[in-house]
Amino acid sequence: MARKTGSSGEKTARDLQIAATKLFARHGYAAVSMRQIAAEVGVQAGALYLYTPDKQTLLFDLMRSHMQELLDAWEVESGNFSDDPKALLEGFVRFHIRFHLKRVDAVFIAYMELRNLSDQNFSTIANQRQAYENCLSKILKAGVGAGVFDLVDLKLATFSIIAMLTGINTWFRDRGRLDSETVEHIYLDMVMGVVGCKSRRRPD
Amino acid sequence: MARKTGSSGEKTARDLQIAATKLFARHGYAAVSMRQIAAEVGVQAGALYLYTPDKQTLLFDLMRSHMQELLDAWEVESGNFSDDPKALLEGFVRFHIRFHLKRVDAVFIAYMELRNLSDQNFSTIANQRQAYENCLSKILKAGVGAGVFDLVDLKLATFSIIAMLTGINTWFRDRGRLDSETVEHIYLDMVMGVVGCKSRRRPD
DNA sequence: GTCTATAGAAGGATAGAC
DNA sequence: GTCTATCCTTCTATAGAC
Repeated sequence: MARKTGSSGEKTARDLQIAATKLFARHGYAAVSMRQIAAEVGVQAGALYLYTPDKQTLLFDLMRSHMQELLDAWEVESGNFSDDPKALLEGFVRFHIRFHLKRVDAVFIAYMELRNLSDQNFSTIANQRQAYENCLSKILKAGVGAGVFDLVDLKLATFSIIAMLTGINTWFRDRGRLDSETVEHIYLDMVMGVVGCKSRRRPD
Repeated sequence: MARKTGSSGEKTARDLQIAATKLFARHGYAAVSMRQIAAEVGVQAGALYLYTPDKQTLLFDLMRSHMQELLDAWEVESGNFSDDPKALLEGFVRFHIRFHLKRVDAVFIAYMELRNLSDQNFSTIANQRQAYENCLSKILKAGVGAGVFDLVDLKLATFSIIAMLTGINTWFRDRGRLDSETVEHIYLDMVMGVVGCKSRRRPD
């Protein structure tokens, strides 16, 4: 039987992740103090150092685990689709929107706090980010090869699509004008336009 | 005749703008100290307060003047085009890319430091930003009205296009694989795809 | 596992000499 | 217009009691 002599360490560790994610996203890494985080967790500042060696590592761990979850989730999700590039791209777009809208704070941090990482930590995150971009590039490349996509530049199309999809996070609000499903549909249409695969006009 | 008793105030004022822009972009507003800025300018920290009442106002002035220059520049530039929505959109895309690539640091700040503005300052910048988005929305609306653009949602298309164009700033490097003119061409192609006006495929 | 207390450094901003 | 000096606050991180 597990030892539980009054300790609440695991819960505190979880609470720390949650509090730090929320506060870093809201105010920025540099603007948030360990005391603020501690107050949000409900402990004193000193107690945080049982769970992280320092503030920098706290940020890094948040970003790395977020990116890893993203990569793992797509790894699983992509298994649901056939090899058809169009189906894969649709799957990717819907997956990206849904995943990112579910983790607004972590996504925000992953995009905004890169410059606050130490050099070594930065390159780890940059590699994960590139791995994710490669997932999309692979799909686009296959589509161009199969003649169903029409693209001038593979790399720039990758950047464009990820930028426009991730941009959703800056304006989307639950209970807003559009629900998530509608947003997916509209963006899918625009992405298909980017890759030269828009079949709406002159449908014959 | 102007009084110039050994004063270098105007130059220092300019240097302060430049130094703050560079350092805020590089490390983030919250992470940069007034002492660092002063060192970059080449004066002592106290001297900065001759040019700004406080750090917050320094940030706000940078952002506001950047956004105002953007709006003014498009006001001028847009006069160069006829009423043809396609020509206007091409003009906007090329203008946006060129303007933003010329001011990487100021653009970065305008996108990253919104959360470090006081409430009142934030709403000023938010209004300027919306004014800029409206410039694009107007073009898209005219194009839809004229039947040359095919869009599911005007607002989301506006967000998408601005997000993908501004994303260029995160990867573009002078002397990189592509020059600015080529980038403009490639993005123009993708934007035309987004608005359902891509005439490359099945060109008949 | 958490607290209190604190060391030691750095921050924004001001006062007064020059 | 700028400098030096400094006030006062806040920060990260650690030490030791419980």
